[in-house]
Amino acid sequence: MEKMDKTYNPEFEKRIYDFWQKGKFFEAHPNDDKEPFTIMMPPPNITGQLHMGHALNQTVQDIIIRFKRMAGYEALWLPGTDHASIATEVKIVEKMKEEGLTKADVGREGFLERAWAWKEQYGGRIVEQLKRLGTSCDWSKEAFTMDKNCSAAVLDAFVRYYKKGLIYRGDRIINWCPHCKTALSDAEVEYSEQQSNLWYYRYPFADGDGYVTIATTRPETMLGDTAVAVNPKDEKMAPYVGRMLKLPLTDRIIPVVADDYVEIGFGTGAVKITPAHDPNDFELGLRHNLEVIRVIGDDGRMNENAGKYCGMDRLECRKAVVEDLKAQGYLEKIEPYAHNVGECYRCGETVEAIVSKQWFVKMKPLAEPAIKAVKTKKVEFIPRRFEKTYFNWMENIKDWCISRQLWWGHRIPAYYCDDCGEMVVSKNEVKVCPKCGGAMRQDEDVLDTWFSSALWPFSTLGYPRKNKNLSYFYPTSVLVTAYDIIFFWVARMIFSGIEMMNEVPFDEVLIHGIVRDAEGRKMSKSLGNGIDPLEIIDKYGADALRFSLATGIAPGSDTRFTEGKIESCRNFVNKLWNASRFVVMNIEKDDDLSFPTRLNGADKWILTRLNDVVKEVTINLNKYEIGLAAAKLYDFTWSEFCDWYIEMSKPMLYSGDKKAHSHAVAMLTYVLTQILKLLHPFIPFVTEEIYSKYAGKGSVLMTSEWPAYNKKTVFRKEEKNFEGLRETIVAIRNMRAEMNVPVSKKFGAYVIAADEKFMRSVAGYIEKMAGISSVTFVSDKSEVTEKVTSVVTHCAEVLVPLGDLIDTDKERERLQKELAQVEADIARVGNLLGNAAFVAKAPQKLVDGEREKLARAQEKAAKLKDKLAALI
RNA sequence: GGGGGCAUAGCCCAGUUGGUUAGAGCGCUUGUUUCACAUACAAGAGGUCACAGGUUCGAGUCCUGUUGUCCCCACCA
Repeated sequence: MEKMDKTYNPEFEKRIYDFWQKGKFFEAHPNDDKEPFTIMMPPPNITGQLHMGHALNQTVQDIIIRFKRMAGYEALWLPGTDHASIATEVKIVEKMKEEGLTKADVGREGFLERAWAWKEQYGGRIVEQLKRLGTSCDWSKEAFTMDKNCSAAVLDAFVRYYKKGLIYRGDRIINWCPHCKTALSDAEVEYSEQQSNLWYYRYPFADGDGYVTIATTRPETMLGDTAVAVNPKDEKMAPYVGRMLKLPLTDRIIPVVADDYVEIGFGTGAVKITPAHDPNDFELGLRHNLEVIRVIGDDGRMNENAGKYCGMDRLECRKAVVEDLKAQGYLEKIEPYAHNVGECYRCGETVEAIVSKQWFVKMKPLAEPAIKAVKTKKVEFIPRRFEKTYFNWMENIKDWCISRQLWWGHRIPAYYCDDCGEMVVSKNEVKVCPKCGGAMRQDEDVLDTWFSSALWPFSTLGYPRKNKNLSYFYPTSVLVTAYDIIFFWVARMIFSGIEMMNEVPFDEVLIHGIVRDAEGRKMSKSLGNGIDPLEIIDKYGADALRFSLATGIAPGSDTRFTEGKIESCRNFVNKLWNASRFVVMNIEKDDDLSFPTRLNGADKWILTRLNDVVKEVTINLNKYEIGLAAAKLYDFTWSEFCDWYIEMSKPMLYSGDKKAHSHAVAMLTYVLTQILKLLHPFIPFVTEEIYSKYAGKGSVLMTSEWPAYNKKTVFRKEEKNFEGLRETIVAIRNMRAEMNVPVSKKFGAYVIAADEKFMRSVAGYIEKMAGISSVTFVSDKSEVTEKVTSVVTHCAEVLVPLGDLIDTDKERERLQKELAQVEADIARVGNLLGNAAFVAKAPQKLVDGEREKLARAQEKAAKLKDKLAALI
């Protein structure tokens, strides 16, 4: 056998990963003899650097896919990256800025060249980082949202939606980022509360008779006002409806219109209406046929419609407008006011609502079947509560603005003829106008990144080409993601899958939380509190990182990453390493490692426990209860296998009896192998490495079979007996500690056992593990004449002659304490059994169990009382 | 305004269909360098499960309300 180092050192991780890859163990192929299990990896952005969010997401997926693979599925985990249109473009623009270049300088083609070069250079970085985590994805199927397949799917989807009337182009109010200079979807706007003011000022009536006071948070937009609205039910305001106002600082005359949108009692009861720069005003404008006047340009500066303010930044203009209103006597008052301001999710710039000609996806017809799919459980959210979030969004969804004024992305397949105004939407390039023969030019804009991500579950499998991968692996099994992209991505995949494939894209959506720092704060660049997973891997190993991310997580809940946790997980891996090292170093050449035909009590106990763990962990993993599964394996490995079973194997190993040695080693390797298999999805590197130390050439853990529950190796009687043995040993150790007897000082003991045959068979364990020099069995305490102290357990009474070491007062105290505990127990159970309703209604098993407990407790109490009496 | 999460040991968290003695890890106390592991071993202390009601033979677990806290959505100018 190979030698193992004394301390676990994860330096073998790279070698193991290469071994897996060379063996093509990650690859999955359509196989009619197996059931497919498919996970599509949420594609990280090519601009991305691995962060803890990725690490958690990847760990969860890898645990599931490794488990399913071992459990006999044709398990495909398909990886890939996202072109991240806006995020990448922003980065490239920044980089060009360093060189003193702008997009205009290099032109569209030059820009795209740079973008692709950038993708080649950095796109692979995140992939290499994922590999360090041990991700077992099928890299031969790695996809990219702008590769040939995915782009074909995008064209196919766009044209199909267009032909069905689900995509249209029109002037609508959209969110505009003046920094990125592109339209954004509603989902791409984040809101944050900001302190501002509510400015009150007057609009005089055109006939010179009086005025209306309005209140606004955005004085500068008044330059684009085309009406003032009041609620017709507002008695104070209703009389003004239909009268005309003169808009200050301009020559414009605007009407007072009546609309329910205005809330009575808020502000002044009159609202300035700027259809070009406010979504609500835009809607109201449509209802009243108001003029739409844009005063803010694409760069966030006031445009020519703003008269003398033209060219000013919007905030600069705000100050100027307020100054001018004040100077001209229109300003009434200014009140401090907190309100939410929309910001671009990529650059943080305040987003402007502007009217603009864009492409939209009509959402209502797509949302309906997508809602139904979840209602009818075709798609299930885990945990269930996220369905509500989903329904709430889907039921209130507005049309999706999909065009972006960017260059990096899928260019919109629409072609325009400048001569006759004809527009053609087509998968193939259109150069000549079919109507007038004039030249056609393609739409300049690209599609929202999420448009292509929405097709990910099938575009990665070769759609629109019909092929075996697609028919075998689609629909996929489970989608694993954090809750923060349910709207961006999950919801859109669901309606896209239904529309394009006529089938939901996945059966289940497993939602996990986000990784927070030790203080519970979100990790972020601006806070600088992010922890780099790669540094953690360097320091503790990928397995320790994975295990620390996997333990204690519950679906949908956030988790904190702390140094203490990673250390304890590294210690666990080290524990496993050393337990294995112990097993491996005890394997001798001529040991027969085949499963023993005769099992001893300890074997039967550990096998029973192992079976239970196999059963429970399998159930947990099938339900994606990863945190629970990890905790059970941690406890079983450490507290049962290492602390007890290995200790109990030592007498056999060191007995000098060849047969006993063989037996012990065979059992140890068997149980260890089962443990390695069970732990493999969580800590794949170290388990594979350990396995290679003894399993023989060509053995591969990751492709081995998942342990099965085996009724034949379940022994409930021995399990119970051994629990009693453990209790007895712990009780003796406890007494030793309380009496301050060092472990090095051995002493003899008399045992009165309930089941003497069993206790005799395990006397060796008591001697070894409790520091007893020799055990003498007696049937009654009268047989012992020495001065003894004693411990009483459910299955035995242990009498220890400690001679002078016995401190009578201390001993009395100890016994009294124990008696008090037992009596409290008797009281509790007695009370319970005295309750006729409990006896009548509780399950018989439970009642019997309690009766048994009572009997045992009473017996123990009697013994303790005897002891106390004997002391005096 | 609407929706949701959380509240359990000093700290950070588990607790799977209610089953009666609530568990880990870290920290703490005591002892041990015992031939796999001091990244360890052994023993131990520590919790009225936020509060108030209710359902039940039985509630950390289910229901109602209250308080605190966090998040998501909407965006009354």
